[in-house]
Amino acid sequence: MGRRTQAEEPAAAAVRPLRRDAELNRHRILRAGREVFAARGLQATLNDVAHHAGLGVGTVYRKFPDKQALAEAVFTEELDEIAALAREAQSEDDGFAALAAFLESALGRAAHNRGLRELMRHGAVEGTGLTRARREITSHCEALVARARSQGTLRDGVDEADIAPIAAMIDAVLALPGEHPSELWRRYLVIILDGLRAQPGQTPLPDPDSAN
Amino acid sequence: MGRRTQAEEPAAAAVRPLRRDAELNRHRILRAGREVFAARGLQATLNDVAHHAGLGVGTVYRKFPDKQALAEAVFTEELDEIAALAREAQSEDDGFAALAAFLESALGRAAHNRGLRELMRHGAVEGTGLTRARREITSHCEALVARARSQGTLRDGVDEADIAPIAAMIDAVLALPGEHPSELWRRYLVIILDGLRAQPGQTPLPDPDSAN
DNA sequence: GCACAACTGGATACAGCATATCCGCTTCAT
DNA sequence: ATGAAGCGGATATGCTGTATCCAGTTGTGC
Repeated sequence: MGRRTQAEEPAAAAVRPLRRDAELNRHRILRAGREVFAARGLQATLNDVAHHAGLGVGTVYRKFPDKQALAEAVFTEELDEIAALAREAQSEDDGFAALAAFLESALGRAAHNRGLRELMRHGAVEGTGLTRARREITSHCEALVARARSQGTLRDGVDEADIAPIAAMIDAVLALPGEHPSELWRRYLVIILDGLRAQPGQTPLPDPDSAN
Repeated sequence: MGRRTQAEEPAAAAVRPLRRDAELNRHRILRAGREVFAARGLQATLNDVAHHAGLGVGTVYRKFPDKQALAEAVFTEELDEIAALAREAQSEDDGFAALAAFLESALGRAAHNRGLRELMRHGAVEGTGLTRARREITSHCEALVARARSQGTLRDGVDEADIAPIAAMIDAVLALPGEHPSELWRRYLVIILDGLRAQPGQTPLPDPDSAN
């Protein structure tokens, strides 16, 4: 495969600017994708998206070859927004509070976004943009955990790797039957955070990979 | 011909005793159902079960009209076993310890049983036997929570209705990608239990149905 | 205002999958 | 021995999501 700079295209496709209406439709699709994936989850059909956008299926398939492609575009945006929440949370002085604030805000997003939760769960949709955003979030998490630990407010043995399972647990509450959006998850986040706080005379945490 | 295992049916279809081989196959199917549902979850096919039992599909469909029926039979047994675990846990003197012991043992079961977890999650398969067993478990939970509360070791505001979400949360850890069976869930159960224990100066728990 | 390329819509072909049936053959019980 | 009970598993059926195709429409440059 020959490496080709950009502008000139002998065989490859030139990046011709979209016609104005086509560009508009692209936005419509993206927005519809956000809404539909948020409401119905990743298993929503591109047909669903098209209908929601008020467009034909063909139009959607023209812009995004398959669901994967659309999902990648949509969720890259959303993950970036969550990374921004993490950045904001850093401004909190108390390390534990910062971590708590991040979890609250990020999970607050997830609460209204079923697709995002499914993405968190299965890590499906391995797009380039996604892994980048994901990595960014991970590094913020590391920083938050490290700071809380250095301030001694985090329970001994708690680790950056605990964040994902915690998110998964809250996700499970969100996924519980019952009409949405419910705020029940906050209750359990409080419980978990209290279990995460350093306390005198705490039981040591079981090793992540103990073979009991 | 005097052999009559159970009461004779007057009006309805007489429950003719199964031929010996048929009875044996019935057991095989039940056992295969347990194993297959545990390993592959509720979405396993009756064809899967049949194959696992070393029988033809037709045989399975003869004994159980559909997946629902088999699942009901299988999981009624399993839920009864969990009810038994709850009963055992009651023997623990300390109320909080009893509750903790129940959660540990019951979730230990779930850890190796994907079908059971899916059942817990969606409450699907509404069979008569199931709702009975479920009710039994619920009432044990109520007793366990009540006792812990009366001994003052349970955090203020914690309630029998919290058990299901807690189970759901641990379930989420169990469902996390990674090779199974993992014992990671124990780590988070410890965290949650510590958040559930009464502690001086604890934040009050958010109301289950606060509309924040 | 024309002509043509770009774009659109949505009916529909396609593929994969779980469910459940059917019926010729085998095995049990008497 | 014989007929009823039971068995096997290929296969019909129906459903769902994916993606294509092309006749018709619309935007754009001349």
